Amino acid sequence: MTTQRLNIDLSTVTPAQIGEAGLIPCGVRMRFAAGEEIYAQEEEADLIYQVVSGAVRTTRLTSDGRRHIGDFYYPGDLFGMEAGPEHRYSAEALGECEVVFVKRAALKHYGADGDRLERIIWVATAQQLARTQDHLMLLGRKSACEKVASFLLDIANRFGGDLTTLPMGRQDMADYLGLTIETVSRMLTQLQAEGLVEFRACRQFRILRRGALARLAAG
Amino acid sequence: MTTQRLNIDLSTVTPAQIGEAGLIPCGVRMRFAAGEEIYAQEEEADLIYQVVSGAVRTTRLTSDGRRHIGDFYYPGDLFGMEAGPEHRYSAEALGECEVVFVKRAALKHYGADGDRLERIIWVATAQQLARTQDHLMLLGRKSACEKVASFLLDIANRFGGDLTTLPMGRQDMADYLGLTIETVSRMLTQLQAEGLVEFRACRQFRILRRGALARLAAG
DNA sequence: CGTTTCATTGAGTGCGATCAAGCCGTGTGG
DNA sequence: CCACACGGCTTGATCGCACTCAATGAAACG
Repeated sequence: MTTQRLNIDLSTVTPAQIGEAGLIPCGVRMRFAAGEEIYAQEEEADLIYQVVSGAVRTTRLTSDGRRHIGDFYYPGDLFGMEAGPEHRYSAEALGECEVVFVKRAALKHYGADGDRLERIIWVATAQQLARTQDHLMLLGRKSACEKVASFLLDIANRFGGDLTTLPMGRQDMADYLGLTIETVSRMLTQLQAEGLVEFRACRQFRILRRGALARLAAG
Repeated sequence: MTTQRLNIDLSTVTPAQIGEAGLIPCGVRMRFAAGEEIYAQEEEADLIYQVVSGAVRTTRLTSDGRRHIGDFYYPGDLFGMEAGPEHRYSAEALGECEVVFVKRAALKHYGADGDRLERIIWVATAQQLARTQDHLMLLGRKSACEKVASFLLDIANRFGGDLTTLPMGRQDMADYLGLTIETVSRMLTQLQAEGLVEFRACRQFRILRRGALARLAAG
């Protein structure tokens, strides 16, 4: 894990949208190796992170070891926002990954630029809520097939382009969708057999019939 | 549905915590009858609501009619906060219910009191996110029995006291927990048979062995 | 090339859904 | 006051989807 502080005059930073610049010009950069922990559950939550490159997952474990993935974060996404003083999930790098972070408590000393960041963080919190609500519907009322279809569509939309590379393995997909790894695998095979998607390798796919896939995903 | 505007000098309002005063001294009051819609999905979302008395549920439907409940709101709770311009759920009164609302866009004209409300709304949004994340874990990784146990504990903690009255019926519980009404009923019967809870009527219960129930709910 | 890790496939099981009665409290009209 | 209907809840029987257990296949790595 390597750290690098950026010396940028905050007063010259232009207003930026989340995902375009966001925290990047203001924060501290760090690199993480595959699987490395960025922060732990129940750790103090005073830092806000943004993905620069790679991808991040947030996870939680039950007392008896069942794992659940809260969300995946890709370049531009903010994560680590909490209502209380502690992180409710742990965050881990999915593969080699670079993030930038700012100390939230320090933003008030940054004047107008601090206000801009505070605002960006609140908007990101509200967007996270919206995503989490969609996720609720997926877990509560969709079949295994619909879950997997939704997931593929979501990630393909997120990255755009024809061919999409999955940054996570089957176990992560399963823990995100509330399924087992075997069921995820079976549904992928089935969707491919039906000609809705095509897998070039187990982490590379292309959507062949977007309309049909979206109809399935809608539930 | 009756509306009543309160004439209170905003400059005299003392700082208040969410749930103690919150929006109540500043907003417009409304009453709703059982089942009445407070706002609709995809309706413009410029109002923030707080429950004064009674209870509220937020619901969503899939294209083929499956229903999903996002959350229940009780006196003191804020609801209706959205990331985008539209409501993502509809909100309905659970039984006779009174709410108060403020127009979010107007808060900036209220000076210090508007700032206080803005802050309260953001905190409520972050708290809603935390609740929704707990709900995710429940839907994704818990058995029917654990779901129902979690639900009873959550609502009993929310209201305190020995005897708890459920403001919602079995169908609402089922749609919140991602189960069917029959499964909810069976699990309630089972929990009662095991001596963990006792139902006096179908909407009134008491927790008999809180530790055991909590252990079940934890998963 | 052997080892390890991850993904797929198959067989069998079980949990929760579905379908179908029955039960019970509540309200209504005779 | 009882007869009846209605809606919400419970219970029973059966079904099917997703889980479990197990084996095989396919990459990645030393």
